[in-house]
Amino acid sequence: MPYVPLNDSDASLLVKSLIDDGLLVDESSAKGRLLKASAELFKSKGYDKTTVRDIANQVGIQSGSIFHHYASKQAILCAVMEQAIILNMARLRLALSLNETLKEQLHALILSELQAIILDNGIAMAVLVYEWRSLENENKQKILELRDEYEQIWLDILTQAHHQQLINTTPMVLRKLLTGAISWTTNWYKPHGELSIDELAEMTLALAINNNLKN
Amino acid sequence: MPYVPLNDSDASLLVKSLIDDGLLVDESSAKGRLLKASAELFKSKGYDKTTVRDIANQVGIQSGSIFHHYASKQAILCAVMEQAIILNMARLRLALSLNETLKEQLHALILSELQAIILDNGIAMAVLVYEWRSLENENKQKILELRDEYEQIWLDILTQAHHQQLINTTPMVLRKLLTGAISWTTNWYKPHGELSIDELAEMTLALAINNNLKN
Amino acid sequence: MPYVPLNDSDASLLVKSLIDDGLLVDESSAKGRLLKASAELFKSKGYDKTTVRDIANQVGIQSGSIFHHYASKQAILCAVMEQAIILNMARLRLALSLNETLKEQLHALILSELQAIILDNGIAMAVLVYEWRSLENENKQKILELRDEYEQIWLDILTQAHHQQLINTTPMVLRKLLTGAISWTTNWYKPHGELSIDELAEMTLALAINNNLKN
Amino acid sequence: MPYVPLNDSDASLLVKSLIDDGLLVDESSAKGRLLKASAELFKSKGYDKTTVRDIANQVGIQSGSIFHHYASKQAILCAVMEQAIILNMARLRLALSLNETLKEQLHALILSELQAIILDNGIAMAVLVYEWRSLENENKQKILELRDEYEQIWLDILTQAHHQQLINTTPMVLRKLLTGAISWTTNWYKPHGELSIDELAEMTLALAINNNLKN
DNA sequence: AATGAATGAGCTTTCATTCAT
DNA sequence: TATGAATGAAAGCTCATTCAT
Repeated sequence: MPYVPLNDSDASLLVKSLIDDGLLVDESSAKGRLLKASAELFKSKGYDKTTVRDIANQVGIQSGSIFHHYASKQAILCAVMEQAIILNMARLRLALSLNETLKEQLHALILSELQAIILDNGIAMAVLVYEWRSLENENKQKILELRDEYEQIWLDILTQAHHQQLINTTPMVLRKLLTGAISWTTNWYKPHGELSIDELAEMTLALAINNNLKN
Repeated sequence: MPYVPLNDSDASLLVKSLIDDGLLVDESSAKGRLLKASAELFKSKGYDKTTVRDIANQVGIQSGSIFHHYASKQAILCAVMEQAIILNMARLRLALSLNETLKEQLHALILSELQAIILDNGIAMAVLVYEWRSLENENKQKILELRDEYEQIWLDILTQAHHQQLINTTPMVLRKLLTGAISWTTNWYKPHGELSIDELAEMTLALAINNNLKN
Repeated sequence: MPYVPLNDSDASLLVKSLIDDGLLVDESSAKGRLLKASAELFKSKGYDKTTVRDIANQVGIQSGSIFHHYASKQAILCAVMEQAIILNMARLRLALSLNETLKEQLHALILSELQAIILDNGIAMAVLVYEWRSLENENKQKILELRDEYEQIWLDILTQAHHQQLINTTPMVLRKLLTGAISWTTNWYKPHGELSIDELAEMTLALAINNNLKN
Repeated sequence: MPYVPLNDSDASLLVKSLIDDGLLVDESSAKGRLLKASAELFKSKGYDKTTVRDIANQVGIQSGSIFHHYASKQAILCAVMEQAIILNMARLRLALSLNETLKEQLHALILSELQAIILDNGIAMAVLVYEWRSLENENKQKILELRDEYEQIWLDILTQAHHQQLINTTPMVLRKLLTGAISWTTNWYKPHGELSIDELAEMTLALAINNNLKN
């Protein structure tokens, strides 16, 4: 049974439904453009080195206007992270639903997360990973809860895979190692080079699973 | 042939010889204490959020005095990174020299890097990984050269391992995936918990190598 | 001859006639509610610390809408002060007209001003006293003229009282001392405590008049 | 027994001893000049309208340098008030000690407070009176304690005066009325006009005491 | 080397005011 | 009239860096 990928039209429909439910901000709205610009700057320069004026410039508004949409720079960071988790959690769940065997589901998780980190709309995911430290307490708590929910999806699949001896490593440890390996791609992987994201996903999957078995 | 670890007295001798060669700053010197304090603060709060006054407080001097040792805050970051690479490159080479088979040498690389990230004297290594973005151009170039030298050690071993079919993944890609997996441990691994660093190294090794073979 | 106080129905009729003459803004009109809310906020937080949004919130409109009623925040302050003087000048004159002897007239002035400072509809009076400094030039001039007119009422009575040796202090100086003593009550006097406003007025009167005489 | 005033050399010695005890900041020190400039600006423009840059300009330093001396603008206000109370409490006590009869002691209190409000080094006292609202909670508490101690000196004398029928008004109420009358002088009294501070003090005393009696 | 007062550019945030709808 | 997004000047404050001592 081959791996069934998430196609573009499914992904696009998913985004629309999340926007309709008020869970996701529309990228074409004022808030959406602000979040996108912020995510890009946070990723490229870092949260601390990104000034509110930088963001305003990028969006094409005055710095004071930013506070019409978000109460503080910190609130923008928080919103960027929240949006990233919400979108990617939904993508993860949809991708899982399209595949039946555990191996293909694991494949789906790895590919989805790689896409989330690497592709354009996934810049926010990189911010989530590398600006964790910049979150202040209350916001950290809020994002942590969403993140735990996200991680649980991974752990469920990995735990089943461990029971079926598809993987040999403790699920928790494997997840951590994969988190590092996958998120680090943001620092080296170039989307239009020799290696496709699909190939990268397969290589990563090959590391994770127990290749003594005939799967 | 079992893996031969680096023992404490070897490591200690190595540090002494590096200090004698003027490559490493003595931790007990003024500069050394300054670097250690800076590395700790850079790791826990981030480079941007660490103020020169924070560092001065930690060392027990006045903020103005710092600039008698280093020309700028950026120069401190650069020195921290440089020291981290120099020390760990030497540790890597020493660890490699104690082991003969490729599998054990790969084991040595993984364990060494994990120790560098996790153990006390390795705080600087985490800074190296996560504050890369904070380096300004000239300094980035300088550290990049050292880093390439460091990476070459890994690539040499991985390339040989690939030829021997000890690993299946492209050496370059495997190295990147391992870099991410190993450096991410700084965010979750607790040294005195249930999982020892040795066990973690073995788990990581198990992912890397081609376990179809009987090694 | 006992002191004749201003009763509520007289006061209420006075307000109505001032509104009819276009001198006073009706409290139930949009402008009136805006002025009342502003006066309360200016008194409790101070002019500078009161934002236009605070006022808008209190009135239940949007901040932009305020500028359809008044050209600027400063204009609101000015209007509050103007209304305060106009109302209290009228009250002063009415109270004076109800009493014949100088002593009772002085009593009337003191009680009226205390009421103006302490009672609910007199919040604006406190603003007049303590936000004088916040008035800009042109507005200050305008309010100053009204104020001089108000002060003249006091000075007339005090001058006559001085001629009759009812008071010993120079009228100008006594007026200043009384202004301070009376306006300061806004900072300590609690309307529903042990001391009634009437008693406070009598105590104040007792200080002012020459108690060597049998009045 | 005539009233014994505080002469300049006594006052000057008092200041010196307070500085030596670390209770008062020397006016010629950097902090002292900063406090003096701040007090003047706070009085003339109000706390809110005085910017940190205004203060810096007045002192002749850069705005950032202010925070080398005080942690915040609020801390400056607090220090100004604290210094005002400390100095004037000491002056009050010294002035009391120079006089024996209650009437002269009351005279001493009134004159001292008038001087504190009117004379050059007393600008801070006016700030204390009129910027109370600008103090934030913790600071307000701190200043309140000092202020209570100051007020107690007045209440002790007034209570004794009441027992001796030197005054007829409840001590608490009389004190409040006098506080208002005296502090308001800052808004009208010009030191070099026709009325001397001594005369003003005598007039104020005349209002306070029961002139039915032969004192 | 060390101090610590001073610098000054730059930060996030506030807020009276404007204006297209 | 009313809205509310946008403005833009100015606020309080931070902090790496300098420098006379």
